[in-house]
Amino acid sequence: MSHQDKQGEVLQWVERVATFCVEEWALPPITGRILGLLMICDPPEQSAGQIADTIQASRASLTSNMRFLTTIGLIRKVRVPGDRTTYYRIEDDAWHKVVQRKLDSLGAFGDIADEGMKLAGGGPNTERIRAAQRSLTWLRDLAERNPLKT
Amino acid sequence: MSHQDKQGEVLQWVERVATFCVEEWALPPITGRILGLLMICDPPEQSAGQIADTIQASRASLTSNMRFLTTIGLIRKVRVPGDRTTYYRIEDDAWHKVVQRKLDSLGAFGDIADEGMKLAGGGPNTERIRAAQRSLTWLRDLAERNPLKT
DNA sequence: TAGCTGTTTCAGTGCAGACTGAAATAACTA
DNA sequence: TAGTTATTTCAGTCTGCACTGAAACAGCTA
Repeated sequence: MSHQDKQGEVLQWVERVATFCVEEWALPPITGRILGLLMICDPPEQSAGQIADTIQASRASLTSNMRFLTTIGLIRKVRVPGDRTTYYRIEDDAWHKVVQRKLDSLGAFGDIADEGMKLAGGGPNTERIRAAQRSLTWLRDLAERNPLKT
Repeated sequence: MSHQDKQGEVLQWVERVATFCVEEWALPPITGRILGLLMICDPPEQSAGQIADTIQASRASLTSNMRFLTTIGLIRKVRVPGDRTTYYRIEDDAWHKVVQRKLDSLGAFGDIADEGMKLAGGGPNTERIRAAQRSLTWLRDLAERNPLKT
């Protein structure tokens, strides 16, 4: 297989990851492509310019996306002495962080549910809210009791 | 407390639920408001018109949103003989379905990861993909082994 | 049948926000 | 210091899509 073909397949895979990110995590397409590429690229460290060229996005877009991804802790900057280029690599626990963050937000619904039950008077009429709370906190509690071994 | 105040507090609560839906599940605002209202309203069955008036949305918007929510199985139509109005109520397991669906999609990432590891050659360079797969399937497997008792 | 009331369709509006190009800026070399 | 290359900023564009109003439609009553 030629290098071109290989690159094409990788890009196709990156696109699948991006689609997953867009549909399941509501991330912008380019953000998803960056994450996908950083998961499979060799070497794992890539500059904004390299990424921009590979996924066909503008450097300006890369700048804002890299800042965003760095801020939420999914990627990390890697600087090399004697090189003005900033490289980025995906954090080893990036996806774990994503999942964990989602779980935390599920738990946050518990407070809303409590308020709702107070408002509704606590009778059988609050069963709908109770059911929601059970479903949403079930996972969070389960995850808390069974942390992922690293 | 007056009826007006009560209604205001309920609407405020509905808005909190809606915000949660928008931020965590990427649903449109009105869709979130509908779900919030259907969780706390009395009686649990409401017509599209009633909902539209309560949350200040157009009936046209209600039509499309109700169809969407019915299609994905979060609400159900309730028809009463001798009444041309269609009523809707939230399914008891609505939120459980939402959570379950999200878990299934996490598992779907497993296939993408497998392909990625093949593409990357299976060496130590696939560790990033492996880590992602572990994090994403961890929850799904956990949930499968510990179903929510109803 | 006509009349009333609730629902659906559809063409169009408005807006948020992702994305870009070009200019400004910063970082390194010689 | 000037020269070169990478990055960042910013104003603006563009696109998708939630949402609406008005008209068409459907269901019930008398």
